[in-house]
Amino acid sequence: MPKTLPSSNRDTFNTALREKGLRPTKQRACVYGVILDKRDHPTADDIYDRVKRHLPGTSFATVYNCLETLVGCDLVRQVNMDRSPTRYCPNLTPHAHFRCTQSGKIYDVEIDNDTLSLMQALVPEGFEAENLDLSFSGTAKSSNN
Amino acid sequence: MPKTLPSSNRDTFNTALREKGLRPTKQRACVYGVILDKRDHPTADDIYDRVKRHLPGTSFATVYNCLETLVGCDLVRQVNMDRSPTRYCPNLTPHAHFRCTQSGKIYDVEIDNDTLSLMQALVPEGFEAENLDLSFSGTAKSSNN
DNA sequence: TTCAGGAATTAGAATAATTCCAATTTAGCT
DNA sequence: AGCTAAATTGGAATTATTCTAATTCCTGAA
Repeated sequence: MPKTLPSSNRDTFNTALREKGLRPTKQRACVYGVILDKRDHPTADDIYDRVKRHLPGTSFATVYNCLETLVGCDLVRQVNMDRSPTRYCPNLTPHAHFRCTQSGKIYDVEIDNDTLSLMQALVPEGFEAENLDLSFSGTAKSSNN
Repeated sequence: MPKTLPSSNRDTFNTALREKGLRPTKQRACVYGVILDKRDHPTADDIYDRVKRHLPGTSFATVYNCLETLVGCDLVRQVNMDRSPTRYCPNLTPHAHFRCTQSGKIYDVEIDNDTLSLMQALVPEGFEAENLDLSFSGTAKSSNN
């Protein structure tokens, strides 16, 4: 049984894809769906497992293809921390990431506008930043889990 | 002919290793040397090529081992941007990185103390950050090359 | 409604960076 | 000099990801 996207997300999804002339396929919807469902910064591997429960025939290549498409349509963000596998995140607001080195969990950290502006101001004359990534690693008290 | 480290760096190097009970071998000195020599954020691959010119017998595994050791002794920093190969940097002051998506070059970007404090203050109660990474990507005007 | 053509998906092979492993060499102590 | 642990070596293994060629699926024109 293919996964159904909540209608508000479905609209966003359909619109974002159609704007780029891409097809809103069931695989793409499903990948997007599982990322929205459990916002735990899953890896492509995690996503593959979850998608298979809804669409058993899905291949790894398709998961990667879909993820690339969704990132290209600004529906999800890639999160890279050190050399660990890429993770995916449906939170599109400006935010940083904190990774607990003990549990491996990743937490979103809000960035206020003042700090964001100051960070952007670090970029020297003659450089045009399209992207900013801020990440922390350390330990999270167990009460945060 | 093994590479000779400038004496000021050689002291830092010897001290840092000895403090951890590690041996200041010629391979480690050479890896450190080539990173100090050309501060262009080389990859392990680049470093391997450069080290081979001084110590032809050196293996890839050794380069990786040495790099891990040097990072562990706080002599060099790892720079990870997106999924591209890890790069190494002898600049130990707090700084961010800017990657030009056109040339692939990486530039150091100074972080002033005020901005640094504000970024550190983003980390919520109950989280202890040991590490902070800030990176930008975008385009650099050719005059910066 | 059918069919053509491009888009998307598939399975599996290929790649690239990095790590592991077992054997050998080396450095620092006695 | 000789012992022992540490470091290095070459090559195999691993892991995440990308590529490829074949198949299937949509969509829109007839």
